[in-house]
Amino acid sequence: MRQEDLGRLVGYQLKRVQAALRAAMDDTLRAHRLTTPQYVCLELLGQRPGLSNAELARDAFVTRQSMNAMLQNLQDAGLVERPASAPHGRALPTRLTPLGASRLAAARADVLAIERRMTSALDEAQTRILLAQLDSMATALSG
Amino acid sequence: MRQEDLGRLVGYQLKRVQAALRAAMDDTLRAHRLTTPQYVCLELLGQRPGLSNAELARDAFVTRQSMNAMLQNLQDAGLVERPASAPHGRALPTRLTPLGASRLAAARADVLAIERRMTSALDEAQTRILLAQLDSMATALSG
DNA sequence: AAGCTTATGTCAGAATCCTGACATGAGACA
DNA sequence: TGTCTCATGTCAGGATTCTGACATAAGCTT
Repeated sequence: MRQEDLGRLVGYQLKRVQAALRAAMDDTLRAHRLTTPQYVCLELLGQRPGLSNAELARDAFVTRQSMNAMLQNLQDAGLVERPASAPHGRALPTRLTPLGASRLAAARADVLAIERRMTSALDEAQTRILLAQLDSMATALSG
Repeated sequence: MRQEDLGRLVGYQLKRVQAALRAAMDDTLRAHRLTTPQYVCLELLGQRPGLSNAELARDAFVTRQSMNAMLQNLQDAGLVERPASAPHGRALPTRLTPLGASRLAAARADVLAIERRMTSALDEAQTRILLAQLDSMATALSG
C-alpha cells in the first residue's frame, strides 16, 4: 500500500489512532446521549468529586471557557450540580447527580470495551510498557 | 478503584500526548506562519504531489469541507496551486508552489526536532515496536 | 495595612470544524 | 443506451472551541 514517510512518524500514527478512537467513542456514546468530551468530564467527576471548572478543563485538555459551556449543558441535563456561590475563593466544586452517576456507569462499560478492543493485540506487560512510553513522551514535550 | 483511574487508560494517555504534541507544533509553526493542520497538508502534498481535496482530507483526518477551506487559504497565501478545471472527473490535483516547498522544508526541520524530543527516551527498536503497536491499535478500531 | 501575584469564573468575538444537502462526472451493469 | 452507484467539489447552516479581556478572591510579600 502507501508506505510514505509520514506513516513512519510517531506523531502521525498518534493522530491516526486518536482519530479512530474518537470516532469509535462518538459512535458508542451517542446511544447514551453523551459526547466524548462530556464523557471525559463525567469520568473525571466520578473519580474526583468536587473538581472546579478550571481543574476539569486542564485534565480534559480544553479551555476553561469550553469546559464551562460543557458544564452548563450537563447541568441543564441534570447530570451534574454546582453550588450557586463559592464556598471558598471563586471555585465552584462540581459533583455528579445520581442521574449523572448512573449515566456514567452505563457509558463506561461501553467505553472500556472500546479500550479493550483497541489494545487487543497487546498483553498486560506490553500495555504497561506502552503506558510508560506515552507518559515519557508527554513529559518530554511539556516539561 | 485505582485500576480504573483515567491515567491508566491508554486512551487518556493517548489524548494527553496528542494535546502536548499539538501545542508544541502550534508554538513552533507559528514562526513559519503555519497552523498544524496546514503543515500536515503541505507535508502530504510534498510527499504525494497531485492529491485531490478529498484524498487530502482523509489522510489529514478532517472533512472535505474543512480541507477545502484550508486549501483556499494556502492558495491565497501562494503555497499551493490547483488547476481551474479538472483534468479527469471532478478531482482537482493540488501541488506545492516553489514558495510552498521552501516553506515546508523550513517548517519540517523544526517539526522533526519536536518528534525527536518526544521520542528521546526511546531507542530505534522501541520506536519501531511503538509504531507497530499504534498501527495495530488503529486497525483494531477502524477495521 | 497595602500591593503584587496567582487562580478562577465569566463575557464578547472570531476562527475552526462539522453535519446535511445538492449537482456533477466517471465507471459498472443490465 | 440508459440507469445505477459511487466519489468529488461545493454551498448553507449550525455547533464547538479558541483567543482576548475583565473583575473577583485568596495567598504572599513588604
